[in-house]
Amino acid sequence: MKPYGGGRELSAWVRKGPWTEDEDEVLRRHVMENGPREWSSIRSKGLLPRTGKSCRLRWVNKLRPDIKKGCKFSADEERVVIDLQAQFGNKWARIATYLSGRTDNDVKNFWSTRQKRLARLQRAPGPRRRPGGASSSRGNKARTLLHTGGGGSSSSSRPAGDEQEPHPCTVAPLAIVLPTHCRYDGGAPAELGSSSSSATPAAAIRLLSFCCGGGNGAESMAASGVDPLVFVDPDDEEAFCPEPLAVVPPTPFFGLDEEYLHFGSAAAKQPDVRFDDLPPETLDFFDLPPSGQP
DNA sequence: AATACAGTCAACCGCAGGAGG
DNA sequence: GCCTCCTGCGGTTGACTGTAT
Repeated sequence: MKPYGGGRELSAWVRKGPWTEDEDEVLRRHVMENGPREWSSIRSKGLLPRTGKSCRLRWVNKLRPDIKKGCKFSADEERVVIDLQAQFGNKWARIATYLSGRTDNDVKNFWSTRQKRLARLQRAPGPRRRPGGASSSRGNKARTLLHTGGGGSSSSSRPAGDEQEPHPCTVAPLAIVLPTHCRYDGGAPAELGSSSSSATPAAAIRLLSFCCGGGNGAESMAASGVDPLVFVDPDDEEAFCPEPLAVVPPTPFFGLDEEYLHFGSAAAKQPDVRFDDLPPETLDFFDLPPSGQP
């Protein structure tokens, strides 16, 4: 291991960079014995050549047992973040308290990624997004959404093995209706099965799932094999959501306090979803203006 | 196949606030 | 009241990986 930060006297030496399994184990043991505190004593006792800050960060962001691992932000988690960010500003730690299993770092990373994406979309559609009209990548994107259990950020760096594991999240249905001018122009992802092949593109309904950390009732949905992302044929009376315009808040809603529950119910009373409220992923299904075309 | 781009994640840094002496 | 130490938070960066060209 190459020590960062140069070589001073031993007592001052602080290791930086990625944590090793051994270090994690030492840290876990410290927390088991002392609780999640006295971070600086870890170094002063010579347990680890890490700063207290580093130890705390490692515990909070990675080692805490209640953290969701390998689970993308679901569509609803995204919405919660977006709503709460509008309400609280960049108070990531506070926002994270509304999303069990998520850390402030998670929220922060999600938000910055989203901002980057939106900024790019505003700048220019870009040839990569629409390589000559209907992109064959749409199907891939949808499949990615399906696999990652929600409309959240598209997956990229997730190890392949994660998809095989039981989804750590719990799910409950959330209906979001895309505006009529949006378009789903691809064949249904293979996972969606043949039933969705006749879906009317302009009115494609996405039933997005969301992850409810620590929830209980929704867990059974996941266990019962409910698809986290389903395209529904509006002509199909059985599948079509009777009141599709409502963005239905789950109950309980990530253990939200009264304040947010009120906020959530207020949002539910507004049937029209603001464009900006939609997960950025949704933009993949929009027809982009022709101005960007050569 | 090579390359560029985009997304995700982990970790660092600086700053602010609170507690204790 | 001041100082120091510790903890927590927010911003930022870099490595890594997946995808599109």
